[in-house]
Amino acid sequence: MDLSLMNKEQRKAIETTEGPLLLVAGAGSGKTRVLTHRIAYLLGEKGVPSYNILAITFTNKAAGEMLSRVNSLIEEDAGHMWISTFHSMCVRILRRDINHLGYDNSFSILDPTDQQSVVKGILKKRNLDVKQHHPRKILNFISDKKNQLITAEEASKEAEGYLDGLYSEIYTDYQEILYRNSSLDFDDLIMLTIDLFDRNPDVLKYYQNRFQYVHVDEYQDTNHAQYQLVNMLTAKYRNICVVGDSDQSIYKFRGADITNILNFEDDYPEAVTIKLEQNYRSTKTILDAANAVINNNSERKPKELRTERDGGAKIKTILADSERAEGQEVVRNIRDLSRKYAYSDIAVLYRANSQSRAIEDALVKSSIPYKMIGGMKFYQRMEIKDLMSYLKVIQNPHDDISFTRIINTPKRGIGAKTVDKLTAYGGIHGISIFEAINDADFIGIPKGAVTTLMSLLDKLKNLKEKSKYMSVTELVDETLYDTGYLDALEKENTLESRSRIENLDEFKTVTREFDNEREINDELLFEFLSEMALVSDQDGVEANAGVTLMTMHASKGLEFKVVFIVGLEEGIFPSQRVMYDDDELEEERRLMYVGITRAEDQLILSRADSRMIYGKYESNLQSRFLQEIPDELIDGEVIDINTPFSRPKQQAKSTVRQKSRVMTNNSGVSFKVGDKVTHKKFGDGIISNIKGDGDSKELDIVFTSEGPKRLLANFAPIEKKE
DNA sequence: TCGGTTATCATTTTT
DNA sequence: TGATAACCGA
Repeated sequence: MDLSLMNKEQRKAIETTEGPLLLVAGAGSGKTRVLTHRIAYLLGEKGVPSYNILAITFTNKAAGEMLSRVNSLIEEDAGHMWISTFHSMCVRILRRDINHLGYDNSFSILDPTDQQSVVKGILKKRNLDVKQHHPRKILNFISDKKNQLITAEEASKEAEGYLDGLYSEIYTDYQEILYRNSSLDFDDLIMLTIDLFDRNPDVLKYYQNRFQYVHVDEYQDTNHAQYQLVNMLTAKYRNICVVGDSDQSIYKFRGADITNILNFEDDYPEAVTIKLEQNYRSTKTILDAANAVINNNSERKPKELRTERDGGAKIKTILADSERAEGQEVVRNIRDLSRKYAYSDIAVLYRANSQSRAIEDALVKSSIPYKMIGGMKFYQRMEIKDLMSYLKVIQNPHDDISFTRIINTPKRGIGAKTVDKLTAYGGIHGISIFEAINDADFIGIPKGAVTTLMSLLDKLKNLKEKSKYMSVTELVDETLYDTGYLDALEKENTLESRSRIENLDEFKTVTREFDNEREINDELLFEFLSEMALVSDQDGVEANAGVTLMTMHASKGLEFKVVFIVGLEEGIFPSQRVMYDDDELEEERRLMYVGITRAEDQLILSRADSRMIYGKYESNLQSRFLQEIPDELIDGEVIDINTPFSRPKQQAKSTVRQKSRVMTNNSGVSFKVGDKVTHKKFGDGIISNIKGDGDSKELDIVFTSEGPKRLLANFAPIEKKE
């Protein structure tokens, strides 16, 4: 194999095939290239059989890309190699052997919406207020526990305090419901695989012997459960190669544990560590900015990216009046750039999906093609979820979660009362709703409803038969037709219903693609559903024309010639919630680092003086991350603000400034962001933000001794200093 | 049971 | 502001 184009470190990484290897791979350092070549080297030069190789990536897209790149490097067939995400790997393992744990092998996989409805159901049953106990919070709790490999039983035992105890009980209920529905959530996939290995050493041994060479990409984003799983798999041969960059760890909120990568050398004392610091992506200007920003993090191993692309265009900044103006300004710049670059070379990145609207609006008005990743996701649209629920019920009739979704969709006169009765009856007798319908006559369900239900049951049974010899696409057509779903939409004949029909058609391009790849067999539907449950939005990033809009999280692993980062304001990015927590702020800064390092040629940073949030205007100071970039890297006038909370210098655009200078009734004083104030109780502080107006006007004040507080401007006992 | 209206509440980030 | 849950009247 020709490794002459590799640098010294890369070559060493490829050739170090035995024993544990830690690859510290900075952004743009060609780690995918190294990984693919390493696998090809194992196959070609070392003669390792392809079935002995496992590579785990973060997204399906990354997996697909890696597979095709490996294939282009080697002659022989790499067909038996596993290159997949943690989750699809676990589905594959569990599908074979989960019956050892008492689950049905044809389990379904819950998506987040399904999880929510399960939790909501539990809350309702326990007469708990959804507003007091947010399902999302509870699901976070459950997910945290599962990532720590703590079972419901253990959680209940260890629980301290009321909330902990309650949530643990809900966790128990939740797990029971999932078990009864033979459903697993994302975290179960990992946790139960470990459980399977624990209880069945033979199964573990099989996979240990099979995967003698294990690779894990984005190792900094693994959580404890994933860490455990990898360690189990590699315990015998210890040929484990992990790749990661602690500076790009941005998923702590989801349980990612950065110490997994930081402690790798302790876990494997014989490990070889190789640092890839040569960047092949960005200009020096961009890298200097990235390095300058990330250097403000105290909790990091020193590392400095180098590039041979000297100089490059300076970083441009945009200061707009409002988020609307920001969108227009971004689009104006995109138009200018489009003389030199294709639209697909350009990306606009933001902190939160809600920021996309202003950009989208401006793009639509200029008829510039664009594609948005995330946001209102295709697979979360009602019609797609409905169809998926039908398919899930056809595949697994005991899936009550999906069945309750479609039992009255389209409307067929089955109301909440009927569903309640069926659920209650099913609960008592330990049977699913599907089975409970057979006894519908005896449980006080109106005759009309019984007839409808029986006919629905018939249709579903028929479809299940059909699923055994039909392609998924054909089955989708049959389902939409037989159940009257399509008919109902056609009758509605509104703009919306027509767009729903279009989306369903669009869905069929997905099924067609799936069908083309395989032969018809009676497991087809199951395979399809398993695969679908694990696709992410990132997987939808295609190389077709158009500007790409997405969050910085979604941008990890991608690169663009030109990158815009918008909304660089305190309270937006860094987000309000993390601004005063050092750890979280560092994670936020890493996110900025990820954003900056996506850019190859040109970086454009933008912010708005004031923007609409919850229907109110708010103005924020410029982001501290902007200030962390050295002035000499920035093109044009630099807005000089020395500390995050000092007062911005007057700009030429004074009309805008006025918006943030809100008058208050408080002794006739006007407060503005950056003002120093004294509070009777809290002492000295600085105003960091102003929200609302009139009586509900609020001041965010950071007090020297008390930290951040939010106070009502008209009523708080504060005085302006100086 | 259903459709329309009003009230209320919230924004990170996602395999 | 915009989504959605609760509510109400037919």
